[in-house]
Amino acid sequence: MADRLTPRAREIVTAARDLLEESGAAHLTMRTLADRLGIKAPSLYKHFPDKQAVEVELVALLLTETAETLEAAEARAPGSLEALAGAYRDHALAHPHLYRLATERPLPRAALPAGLEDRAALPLLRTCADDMDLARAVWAFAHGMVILEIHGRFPADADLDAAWKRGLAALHA
Amino acid sequence: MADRLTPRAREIVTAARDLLEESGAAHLTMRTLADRLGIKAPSLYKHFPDKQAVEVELVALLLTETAETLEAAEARAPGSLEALAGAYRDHALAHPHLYRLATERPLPRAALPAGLEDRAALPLLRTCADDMDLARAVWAFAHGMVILEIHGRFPADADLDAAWKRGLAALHA
DNA sequence: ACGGTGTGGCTAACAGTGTTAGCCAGGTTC
DNA sequence: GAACCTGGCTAACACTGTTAGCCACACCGT
Repeated sequence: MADRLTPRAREIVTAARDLLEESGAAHLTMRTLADRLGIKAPSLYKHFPDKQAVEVELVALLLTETAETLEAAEARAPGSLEALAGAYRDHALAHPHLYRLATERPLPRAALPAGLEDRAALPLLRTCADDMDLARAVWAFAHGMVILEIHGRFPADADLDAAWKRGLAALHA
Repeated sequence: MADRLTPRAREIVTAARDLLEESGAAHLTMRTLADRLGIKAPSLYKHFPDKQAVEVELVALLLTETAETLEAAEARAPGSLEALAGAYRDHALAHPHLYRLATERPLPRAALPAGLEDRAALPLLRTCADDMDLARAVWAFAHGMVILEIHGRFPADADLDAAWKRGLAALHA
């Protein structure tokens, strides 16, 4: 992650992330991004081949932070699925636009740092005692809860804490 | 649903659905849609105020079909969460582009036929014996499994049937 | 000191997007 | 027959990602 990008490229990714989190994916355009950096849109292509390449770096950012978040939660409360799930939920809801961008498309695996995807999955896998099927079910549940909440699909008065508890308790047993 | 739309508007929605399922959301543009109908893009605005209004009808379409699918599954095997989940999964995976379009944005509730959202939720709620928290957990799990599979987030060799079984068994108990 | 080269900006332009304004032919209705 | 609605059309606008080509500056080797 250190020398994946030139310093200037990293500045661009940072600006892209700020823009995304402030205004959503629809407002993240090459021109607004360039504006924020005080340059013109075509200049961005001196640092990235296309817009997708910038987005890939944002995906890598979310994946990295998710890994760090889960590792920290696991260190704090080893073996606790609830702690893991809570950390995942909190981080996702704190960065909904970034979470959507990283999640609502096929993973650009070829362009991602090697091992990053696995690293993000490891804490959950460990907490599930290497039961792959269980880990996938928990992952699907957590992602489903988060993304449905982000999109406001649950009724406004729904008790989502209760739904999380219910699901985790069932999957935990 | 009958007189929600003029006959011509319904033709347009049908063409939009075909286009979407064949080529994905990126290729569903006002111009390609008009092309398929043998007219020019601006003429579409005689029938819909904007592109979003067409998309709302596609969302309504998926919601209606989901309701029908779940109702049929429930009639075939009353009380079976597995049957319900299987029907949901099959329908979603048979129409991935439509499922994504209907799912990866806030629900346009105000523009949807009254009661449609509730109708689609009822079979699951009944099968969960009106346990709202459980129903929401199951919904999140099912949506998570489907959308992660659509986006190819699981490893290619993952045994998703097993993950579905594992999750449903846990939530069923 | 000087010429070459690479870095990172720029302007102008293109194709494609949703969308609006304004025109016009044809059928319906008083 | 006159008015009017329906549903097409062309031309155009603002915005998108992206390319081509130009140019200023810093660095580097002789």
